[in-house]
Amino acid sequence: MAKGTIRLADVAKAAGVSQGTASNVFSRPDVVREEVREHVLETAKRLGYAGPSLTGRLLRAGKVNAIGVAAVEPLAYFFDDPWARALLAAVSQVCDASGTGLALVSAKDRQKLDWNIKSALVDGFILLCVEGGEKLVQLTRERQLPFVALALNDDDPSIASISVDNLGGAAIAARHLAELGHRRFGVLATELSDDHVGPVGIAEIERAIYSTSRDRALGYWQALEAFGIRREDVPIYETINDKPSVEAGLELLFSVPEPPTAILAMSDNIALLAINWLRARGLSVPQDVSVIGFDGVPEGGMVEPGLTTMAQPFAEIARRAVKAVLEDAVPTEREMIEVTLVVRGSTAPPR
Amino acid sequence: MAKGTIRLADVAKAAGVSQGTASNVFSRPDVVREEVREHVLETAKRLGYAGPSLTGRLLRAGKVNAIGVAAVEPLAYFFDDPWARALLAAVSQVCDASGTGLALVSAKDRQKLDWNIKSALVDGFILLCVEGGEKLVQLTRERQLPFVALALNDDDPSIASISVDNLGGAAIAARHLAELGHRRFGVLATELSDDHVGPVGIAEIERAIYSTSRDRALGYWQALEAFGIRREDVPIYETINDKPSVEAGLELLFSVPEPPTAILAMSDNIALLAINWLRARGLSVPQDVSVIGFDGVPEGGMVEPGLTTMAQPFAEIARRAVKAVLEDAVPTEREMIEVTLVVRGSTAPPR
DNA sequence: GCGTAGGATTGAACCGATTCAAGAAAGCAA
DNA sequence: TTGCTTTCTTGAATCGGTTCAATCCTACGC
Repeated sequence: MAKGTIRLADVAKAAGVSQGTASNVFSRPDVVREEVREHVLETAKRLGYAGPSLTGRLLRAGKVNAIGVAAVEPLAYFFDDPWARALLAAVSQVCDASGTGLALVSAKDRQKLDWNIKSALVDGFILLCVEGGEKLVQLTRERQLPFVALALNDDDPSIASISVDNLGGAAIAARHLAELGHRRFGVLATELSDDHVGPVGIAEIERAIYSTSRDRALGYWQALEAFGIRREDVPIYETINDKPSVEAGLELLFSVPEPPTAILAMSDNIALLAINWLRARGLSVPQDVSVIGFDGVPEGGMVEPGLTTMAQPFAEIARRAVKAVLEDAVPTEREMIEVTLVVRGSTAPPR
Repeated sequence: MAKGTIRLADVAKAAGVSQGTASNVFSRPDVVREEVREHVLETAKRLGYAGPSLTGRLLRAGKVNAIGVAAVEPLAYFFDDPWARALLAAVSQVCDASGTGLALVSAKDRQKLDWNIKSALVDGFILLCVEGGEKLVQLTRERQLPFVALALNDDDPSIASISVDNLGGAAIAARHLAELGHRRFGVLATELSDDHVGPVGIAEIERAIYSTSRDRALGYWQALEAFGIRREDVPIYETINDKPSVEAGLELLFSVPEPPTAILAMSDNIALLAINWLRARGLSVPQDVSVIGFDGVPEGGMVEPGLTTMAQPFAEIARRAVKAVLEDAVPTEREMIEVTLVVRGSTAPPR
C-alpha cells in the first residue's frame, strides 16, 4: 500500500484539472472531453489511484446497494440449516441478477446482534424470524431501514412480512396421506414454545407461541378430521429440529402397540432425520411407513427415496422480499404465499 | 420514513448543544455530563433520530468492519458446495467473535464480478480460488485492499495465500488404504483443466493447470509407489465435482475385470456421491470397496458409514485468513497448513 | 465583426458524522 | 479575591467524493 493513500483531489491536481472534472472522469465519463479524460486516467494510473473510494461516494449517494439478511442465530446457521440455505441461495440469485450485495448479519446473543444490526452497511433487511422474531423486528425497527420479515411467528399486522400458508399447506399434506389410505398418524413438530421438547397435547398447541408450528398442527387436524380422525388420536411430539429430539420423538411414537403408518413432519429436516431413523430401525420407507416433510429443500430431492413434501416457492419468496426491501415498498399487509405438494418416493399407500 | 431524515446536527440544534457534544453523546457517552447526555438522548428520541449514520461515521473512520468473501461462482455456490459451506461457517464463527461483518461477493460472469468486487463495502477480501483464481486475484488487486487467497491454484509467490498440504495429505490418504492391504485403486479427481471430463493419463496430470488436483494426484502416486504400485496402474478419472461426472467415472472404473477395492476421491463431495453410487450398485462400503475423501466437511460425519477423509482444519484456516485481512498483515509467504487423517467407517481392509 | 448557442470546465457547497485544540465554567486552595 | 485545576463544551477542520450553478471557450450564423 502506498503510504499516503491517493485521493481524487491528488489526481486532479496532478493532472491539472479541477476536482469536479476528475470526478466526472470516473462517474460520468461521457461528459468530459476524450482528450482530458485520457489524460486524467493516465495520471490516475501513474499515481496508483484505486478509483473513487466507496465511502466518499456513498456518503453522497446515500445508497449502499446491499441488503442484509438477519437471524437470531449464530452466523453458521446460514450455512447449516437446510431451510435457511435454500432461502439464501434463492435470495443470492435475485441479488446477483440486480447487482445487489449481500451481507449476513446475525448473532445468538442479544447484545451482539444489536450491534451487528446497527452497524451493518445495508439498505434494508430481510429477517429470518424462525426464532426470536420479535426481538429481531424490534432491533431492526430502530435502524429505520426498510425490512421484511420471513416466517414470522407473530400476528402483529404492523410488521411487513411474507409467509407461506402454513395451515393450508399442512392440510394438503395430511390430506395427501389420508387419501392414500393412512389412518394412523404421528406428528413431529418444530418448536411450539421455548425450551420445551416432548409430547404435547391439544391445549399446548392452541397456546403455542410459535404460530408457524401451531398453524401447521391446525392444518393437519383440519384435514384429518375431514376423514373422521379425531385430533385426540394424533400424537404430536415437539422437537427442536435436531437429531436427538427427533429420534426421541420417533422412539416414543413407535413404542405403542399400533404405531403410525405415516409421519407428518413439520420440516424437511425432521423428515429426513426420521427416514434415517426408520431405516436404521429396519422399517422401510414408504412400504412400512410414509413420511411427508414441509419446506421443499433441495436435499429432499437428492436422497433415495425422494422426500414427499410441501414445497415453498423459495425463488418467489426471495424475489418479493428483495424487491420490497430495495424499493422500500414493503408490503403494507402481511403477504401469504401458497405451498405446493411435491410427491416423491417417501409416501405410498399403507401395507 | 420521516421525509427529511433527521441528522445529528438537527438533534444538536434542537437540544441546544453543539454538534460535537451531540456526537459525543453517542460515540463517547462517558465524556459528557449525565444531565446533558440524557437531555440529548431525550431530544433524539423525540425527533426520531435513528442514531449516527454509518456512512458518515465510516467516512471519518475509514473502516467498514466487514470482510468480503469472494469466488468466481454464482452466489448460490456459497450455500450449495459443501467445502465452501464448511469454510464459510468457520469464517462466520471467527467474524462473530470479533464483531466483524461478512459480505458475500461473487458472480460467474467476469464483468459483474468486477463490479461486485469494486463496490463491496469491506476492509478486505478472502478469496475462494477453487476456479478462475488468477482472474479473482487480479480484480481484487486493483481494489488495493488486503486479501488472502485460499486454495489458490497458482504458484505465484507474490500472492498471499493459505493452502493445505495437498501433496502430503493425499500421500497419507493413499498410505492409509495401502496399509489396510488394498492394492487395486481408482482415483476420482477434481478438476485438472478447464472443460475436461474423463479418464486422464500421467501426462495430463503433470501439465494440469489446477495445482490442487495435480498435487493430490502426485501425493497418491508417491505413497502408492512406496508400496510397489506403479502410477500407470492407477486409473484416474477427472470429474467436475458433480453427480453425473462422478457416476460416469465410477461406471468406467468398475467396468473392468478386476475393479478397484479402494477409491481415492479428491473431495468429500465426490466421495459421498461415490458411496451412494456403490450402494445403489449393490456394493457395500467398506466391505466391498473402501472410499476415502478429502476436505473433512461436516456431512462426512453425518452419513452412515462415516466417511474416512483428510480433514482440513477449517477453523484454523478461517482464523488465520480473517486475522490477516483485518490486520492488513497478509502473510508475506504462502502459508501451508497440514491436513489430518480422520478414520471413520468407509475404509477397511479388503475382502 | 458581433452576438450567441452550446458544450466543457470550474469552484464551492454539501453529504453526516468525528475529532481536537481551545475556550468556558466550576471547584478549590491560598 | 486571585490563581490554578479539572471537567465540559464548543467550533471548525476533516474524511473523499458528487453535484450544480456559473463561467469560459469555441464555433457558427448573420
